Parts: sequence; C-alpha cells; structure tokens
Amino acid sequence: MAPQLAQDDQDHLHEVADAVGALMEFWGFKRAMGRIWATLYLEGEPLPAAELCERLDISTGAASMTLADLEHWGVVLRTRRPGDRREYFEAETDVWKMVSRVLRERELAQIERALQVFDNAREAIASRKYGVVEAFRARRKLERIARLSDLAKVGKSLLMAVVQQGKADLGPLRRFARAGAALAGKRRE
Amino acid sequence: MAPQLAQDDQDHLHEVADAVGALMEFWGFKRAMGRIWATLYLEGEPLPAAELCERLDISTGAASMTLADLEHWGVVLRTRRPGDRREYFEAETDVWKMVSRVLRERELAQIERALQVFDNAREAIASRKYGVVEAFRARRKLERIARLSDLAKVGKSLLMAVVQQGKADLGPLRRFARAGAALAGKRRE
DNA sequence: ATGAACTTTCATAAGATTCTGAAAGTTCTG
DNA sequence: CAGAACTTTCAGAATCTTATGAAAGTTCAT
Repeated sequence: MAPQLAQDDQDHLHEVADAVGALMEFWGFKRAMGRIWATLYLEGEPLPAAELCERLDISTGAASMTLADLEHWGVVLRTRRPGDRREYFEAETDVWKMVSRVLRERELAQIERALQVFDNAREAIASRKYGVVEAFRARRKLERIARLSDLAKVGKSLLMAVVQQGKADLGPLRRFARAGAALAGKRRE
Repeated sequence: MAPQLAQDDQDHLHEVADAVGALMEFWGFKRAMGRIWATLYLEGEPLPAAELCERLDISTGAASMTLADLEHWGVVLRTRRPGDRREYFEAETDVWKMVSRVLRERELAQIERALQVFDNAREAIASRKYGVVEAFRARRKLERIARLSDLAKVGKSLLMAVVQQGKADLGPLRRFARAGAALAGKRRE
C-alpha cells in the first residue's frame, strides 16, 4: 500500500544492503557483491539485472560482472522465465553454505600457503650447520617460525572445526556461540 | 660463519616475512606491516629503521609510517640505546596478544556495526502497518534480516569466545583446535 | 646554542582496483 | 533468418591505496 510511504522501508533495506556490502568488502570481496546479494536476498524473489542497476545505481557492466562473480561463488543463481527474454537472479538463501565455502576455499588456502613457507624455511635453517655464535640466533629463528606455524595451525583447526560443525547443522555452532557469549558477558537481546 | 652461505637463510627469512605480509594484507592491513613485524620478530633483537629500509627495500618514509602503525597496534615497540642516536624497533613476541587485539577491536566492531543496522531496519519494518499483499513480503524481509542478525551473532560469539579463551591461556584454544583437526580428519604433522 | 644524525610529514607519483558505457556478442521471437 | 531485447566484454576513466623522497622537525653531544 501507499507506495511512497514505503520509501522509509527502502531506505532501511538499502542500509542493510550497504552493511552487508561493508562486511563483504572487509572480507576482501567487492563491496558491490555484498550489496547485490543482500538486495536479492531481502527481495526473496528473482530480479532482472536492470532492476539491480536501478536500485543500486550501478552500470550494466558492473552488474553483469559482479553477478558473474556471485554466481561463481555460488551465492546467486540465474534463472529464466518463459516468455521473458531477461535473466533473473536469485540469492542463495543458505547463508551458512556461503560462509563456509569462503572459509574453506579462501581462508584455509591462505593459511595453508603460509604454513608451507614456514615449514620450508624451518627445514632449510634446521639442516644447516652454524658456528657457535650463529647457532644461537638460528635456534631462536627456528623457535619463532615454529610459533608462527603453531598459530597458523590453531587458526586452521578453528576454521576446519567451524566449517565442519556448520556443514552438518548450524545447531552445534549455535551452542558454541552461546557459550562464548555467556563467557564474555553480553547484555541486551 | 660464511657470510655468503647464509644467503640462503636470508632468502627463506625473506619468504617468511612475505608470507606474514600476505596474511596481514589478507586481513586488511598493509602488507608492509606484516613484512616489518616478521622481520623484527625473527631477528629477535631491536633493529634501527635504516636496517629495515635496506632489508625490505622500502623508503624511509614508508618505514616511518608503517612503524608508527605497528606501534599504534601495539605489536612493535620502540627503544633507544645510550650513546646511539637512532631508535631501535623490537617486535612484540606475544603473537596471540596481537591477534586477539585485532579480533576485539576490528572484527568485533565491524560486526557490531552491521548488527546495529540490521536491528534498526527490523524495528522500522516491524513497526509499520502493511496491506495484505505487502504484509507477506514484509514478513519475509523481517525473517531474512533476522537470519542475517543470527549469523552475525554467531560470528560475534565465536570471536568473543576465541578471544576470551586466548586471554587466559593459549592452552584451551589448542585443545579446541585439536578437536577441530581431528573432526576434519587431517593427515600429516 | 650549533649542527650532525635521525625521524616525521606530506605533496606528488605510482600502482591497484573498481566503474562506466559503448561496441560486440547472444538469444529469442515472429 | 532478421532484428529487437538483453548480456557480456573491455578499453579507458575515476577512485582509492600505498610508496617515495625531499623538506621540515627533533634530538642530542659538544
């Protein structure tokens, strides 16, 4: 009803889309990805690209490319309607699926890469003979690289655990989350 | 011993510094921050800025600014030596302290901001009267924003739990980490 | 106080990323 | 199969980020 009363809603929805955009940008994606996905997600029904261009004030080119990215990450899917030449886009609604995929494919890969380098370096340093003076420093370097490895492994395991839990069900994760919240002493909501 | 035999070591250390730089960049910091911190961390003893400029091939300006950043994040500290006019820089060695501070001050803040927006929007939409047709869509939007909130809250609680655990001791976290690793079924190391 | 030794600042350059929009490419309908 | 309706591509523009290095600012031994 009252199409111009709904303007307020539009504003808020737009803000939500921007917030998601900011989060995504923070996560190393393009801001536009978050904005488009959120818009589709909130809409709940497939929208044509032109509609997104208008709502988000982006060019057709940007929309096309960004939608391709989103599709590639499996968070938006493309559908057609009989008798309509346009393509419609719909948001993947299983948010956890999206997040865990990113964790798996991006964060984990990043950590893995670093671990590789750490191990290489450790091996190389360990397998060399040093004079008495250098030996001390070399030992310290080894020890510190080992600690970096440890940290990376903790991170890796955390990620794996989170992804694994979430794969089966969001439930267990929620429990963990609640425990954490209680621990840290939160207030409202 | 054999200063040019040590070249290999230098290469590996440089790689480690770059790996840390990449991780930090991935986390939304400047790559140079990671490179400098790692160099100092591996060195184990305070180094003057000029040394860093040379080793990492960066300008004095970049070194100065980046070191200021690192200092601001509390991951590098600045010391002086009697009879030496230069300032020496040393890496904070409590890596966990660094990470948890970032989690607390940055990631958490980011999530908090988004939660705020989500709640605002929910309230605004909920407190409006809709016609029968719009009511359906509004309800769906509400429901979806709520789910975004849920996810953000899970993330927030995870972060808080991790930070909290780590504050007391890295030990508990390690246990969690191992559990996760076992769950996910890893192989070597 | 002076000035040599360092450090910080900041305008400008360099580099990287993202956006635009028109041209080229597709895909349907009639 | 012609052409209208859309979509993709991509070279260039705009924007954002990071680096440079010379000038200005400090600090300290004398």
